[in-house]
Amino acid sequence: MRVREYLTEHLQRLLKQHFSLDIAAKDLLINVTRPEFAGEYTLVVFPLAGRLKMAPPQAAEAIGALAVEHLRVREYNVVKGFLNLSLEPALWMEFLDEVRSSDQYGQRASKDQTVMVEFSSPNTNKPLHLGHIRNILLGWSMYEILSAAGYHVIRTQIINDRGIAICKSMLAWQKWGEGATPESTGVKGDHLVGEYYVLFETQLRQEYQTWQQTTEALHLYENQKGPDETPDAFFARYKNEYFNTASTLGREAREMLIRWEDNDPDTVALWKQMNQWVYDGFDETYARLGVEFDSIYYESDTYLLGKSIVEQGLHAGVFYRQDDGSVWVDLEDQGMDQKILQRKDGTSVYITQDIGTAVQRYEDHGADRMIYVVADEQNYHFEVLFAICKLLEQPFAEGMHHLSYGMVELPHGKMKSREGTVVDADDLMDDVREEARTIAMEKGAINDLPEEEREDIITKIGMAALKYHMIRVQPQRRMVFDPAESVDMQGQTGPYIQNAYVRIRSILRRLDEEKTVDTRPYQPSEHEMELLVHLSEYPTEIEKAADQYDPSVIANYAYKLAKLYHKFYSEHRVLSAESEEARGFRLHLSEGVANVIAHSMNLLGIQMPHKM
RNA sequence: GGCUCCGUAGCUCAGUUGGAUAGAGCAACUGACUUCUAAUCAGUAGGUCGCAGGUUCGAAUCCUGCCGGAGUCACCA
Repeated sequence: MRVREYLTEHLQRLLKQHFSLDIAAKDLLINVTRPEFAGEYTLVVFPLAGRLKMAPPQAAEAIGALAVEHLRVREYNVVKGFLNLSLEPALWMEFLDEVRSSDQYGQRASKDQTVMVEFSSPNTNKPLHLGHIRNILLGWSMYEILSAAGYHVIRTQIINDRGIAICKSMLAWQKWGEGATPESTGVKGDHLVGEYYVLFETQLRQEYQTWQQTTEALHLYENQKGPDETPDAFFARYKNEYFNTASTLGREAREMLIRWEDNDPDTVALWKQMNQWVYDGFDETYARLGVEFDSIYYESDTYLLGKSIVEQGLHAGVFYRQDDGSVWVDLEDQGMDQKILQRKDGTSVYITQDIGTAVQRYEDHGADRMIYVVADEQNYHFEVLFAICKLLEQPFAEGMHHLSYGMVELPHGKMKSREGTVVDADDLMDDVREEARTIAMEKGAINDLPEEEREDIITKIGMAALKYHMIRVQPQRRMVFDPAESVDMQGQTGPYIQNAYVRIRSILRRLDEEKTVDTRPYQPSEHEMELLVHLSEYPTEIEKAADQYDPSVIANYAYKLAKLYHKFYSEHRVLSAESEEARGFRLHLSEGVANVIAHSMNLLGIQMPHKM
């Protein structure tokens, strides 16, 4: 029983039969009735009044009378152009029975469509950080939400395992690592590799500073400085240039990259080993975050994929070759720029690899849609990518979507791994777990449990706090994260929602199995009704979250559900209700709420504890 | 400068395919645990929805212009 669908469908039929009015379902504006008015659902009649050739109140009256006569509507009232409908209690009982007896309420029928979601997509030269956490949580919950909405979803990532960055870590390890391994040092593999990346940058900075004192550097400054440019400003600007020209470390790193591209056995072996350390570390972090993938693409496998596409595009005349041999696409008539696709030496660039990877994925999985969870700094890149795929008339081009999200920043500004100002994913998870532990110990409710169970609960609470904090904000908003202020555990938070679930579990634990649950009709109070109506909205919210690619829809829905339950809990007794009917109804209502809380939070990757 | 995103209470955010008196949390203050878990609930206080016009029965929501912030406009990824 989907209450909203029942109303939509039957009101449509009513309008057609009695007024010969054809209204599409999406044009029938049905809202949840505001608490200050009687009724559960409200039909907004203003848009219909004109077509009915009646004033809005008269039209609402007419429809309301028909609804009471022909539909499962108990009564109605009209306020201006708003028609408030109260549905029959029996209909609500049917709904409640469904939602409390299944933990899959909200799951939509299969749409027979495959969607690929790409997320995480890390570099292999450093561990995952706060930014990845936002990315991963968004990607994961989109996977869950789209699955719930009836799609077949494939989770994937592209691992950026090649290029100059990983060579920096490799070179530093070779020069100064003295054979250190994760085993010998006890350092998690991705962290170990990250340490050498940072070490490289530190050494490079020193080398650069020493070089700035040389006469060669001073000459450069004198010759190339801008008007009024200080040496500091000039050398800050010149840094990349230095790395690519005068720097010894830069030259060594580039040489290593060349050896790698030439398949030099030693270099490849080192590369494989260090990457493996990183992957082992990532796997641990992914496991803690509760995520996994169905397919993984490695840039080292796909970076050459663009070649044949470039050929295709040249043949089709949508690309062109410049005199120096480089290949370009002109997107100026679409408001974009000219974009290089292949260097004059024949090597492919980032966007070409992305086209290649997309084609490969379509061949592998035949997905109708591909969703890229990538930060908003790459908005333009994806616009261009999608435009090119359309020009190439790729079958998947229309189904591509960039789930763009705002970067996570620290109070002082952006995180910079080179400068060591990143919030590490593992550290952050440790911190929130400790915070959860401190609070749990203070409250004392789980102190008597066996250690294993207690740790499990503490982890669930900490992760809920962290995940909810990250997901509750709409993706496109950028967010500031202050590591000094621990993640909240009170108010609109993950633990608050878990607490509502725990309260229900506690009631159900105390339920006397011998005693029957009364199912006779019961007229719910206003608050009980509000809770019931909100429960019934769950499938609609899933569809909304899926359509808008926005998990925060679910986060806000779950919060409101928990809030309504907490309020209900404080105003009503369940086990010792004033009547058997009330007791039965409230037990079922509580079960329904527990089911939907657990289901909706699971869509966000958040687990429910039974006690806290 | 072009394009994209953001601007709602002191802070963090909901609410936008145009609907009823713009809602939460945090922080502050006041109450409520012998009663199913107080990580809770109730209350007080806090708003020119960035600014100015326009569209209409109705605008935080749509349009135009402006102001402020972020990103991007690499033969980096």
